[in-house]
Amino acid sequence: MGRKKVEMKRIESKSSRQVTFSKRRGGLVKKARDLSVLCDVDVALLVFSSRGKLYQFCSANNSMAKILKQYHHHPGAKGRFSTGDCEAESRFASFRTISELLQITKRHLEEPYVDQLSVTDLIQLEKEFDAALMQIKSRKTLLMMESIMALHEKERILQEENKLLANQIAAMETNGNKAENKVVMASNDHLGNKYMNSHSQQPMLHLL
Amino acid sequence: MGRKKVEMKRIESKSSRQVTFSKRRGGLVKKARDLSVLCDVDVALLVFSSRGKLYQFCSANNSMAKILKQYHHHPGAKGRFSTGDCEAESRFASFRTISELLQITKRHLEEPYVDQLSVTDLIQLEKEFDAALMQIKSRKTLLMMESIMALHEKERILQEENKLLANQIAAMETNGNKAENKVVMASNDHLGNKYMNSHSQQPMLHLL
DNA sequence: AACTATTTATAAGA
DNA sequence: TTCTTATAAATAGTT
Repeated sequence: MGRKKVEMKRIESKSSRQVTFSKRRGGLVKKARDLSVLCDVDVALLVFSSRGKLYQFCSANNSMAKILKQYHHHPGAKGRFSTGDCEAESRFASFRTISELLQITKRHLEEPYVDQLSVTDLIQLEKEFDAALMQIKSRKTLLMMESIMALHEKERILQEENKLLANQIAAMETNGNKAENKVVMASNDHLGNKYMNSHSQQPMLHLL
Repeated sequence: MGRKKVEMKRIESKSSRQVTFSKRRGGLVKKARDLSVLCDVDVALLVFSSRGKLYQFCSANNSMAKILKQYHHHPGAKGRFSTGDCEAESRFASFRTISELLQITKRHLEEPYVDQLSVTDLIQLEKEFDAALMQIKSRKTLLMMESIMALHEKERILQEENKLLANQIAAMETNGNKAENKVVMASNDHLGNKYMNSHSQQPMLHLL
């Protein structure tokens, strides 16, 4: 919708890209608003410019927080957590159990007589599903905790390495200055300390 | 942009409203995609139909979770484009809600007549607790995901620093060799290389 | 930022 | 629902 048809790929010229960003961003927000008004639905729109500036829109009756909450609670909204590839994870004992759980679930859902089950049957079924859900949640949390701890450890190791390298540099500088090979590691700590300070906070302690 | 100009208000006829919803939703998603491609920016779009069905779009390179995390971490997540009041940042909103949940829970547990509640009362109570539990779990997962992503970023930064330091050492060695001081620490590259190799895998990709 | 020539989106009709 | 088409809207390039 302009003088020329545009190719659908990143605009190379920075200035044109910015002009187009501004124009189309406005258009997009307008269309989002139109949709929410005309059709009386909730719409949330987030746009981050390449420099990290945030532009957002959300429909009048529902705040952004509410819409995002609705998203987080929507079944299937977190579909990309474990889509398909359960391979390469033999190091966890519970894997086999979860596999079994999937079997059980499938069997239950295929049950053609589900409508004719008695209350007693359903009580038993509920118990089984509760137990399965318990295991799934517990395993999810376990995996996430393991990731977090592994990452903390990795962070620690990297920081140590950083410090080591910094010390080495300092030592080499000293050598260069003194023209003798006296290795002096005194007071190079400022480097290491700097890194310790800027990266060693534990932002999710409240989780652990 | 049709046969007639449309008034910007809720379409009264249910069927036209649905047809328009379908058409405009598609158009909006297309425009969101166009913007993200042409201008190389992150875009997230959520639309909830009046019956609660979710339609979403997010730009190719960044998952919905990442964009929402970016939103949560944005300093002033208030929108100039919001027609409603997106006043409270959703983090705070969540806290407040969880705080409220704790109040509700406490109130319920202190209930001295809990034994005398009717089945109807208990059904309602169960629903409320289920909803509360849902919010808590959802928030727990969100926070853990955010932690993991933050740690990944931190790791990346540390690795960059490491590489930089290693390069610096290499440069200093070269200088040292060319000048007079034969540096004792020849072939320290194994340090940098070893660490790059041993720490750059992404062991929890299956979580993201 | 304003201005058009065009393209694109879509409202109504089939 | 899907397609067709007349028309409104958006916007690319220009000033």
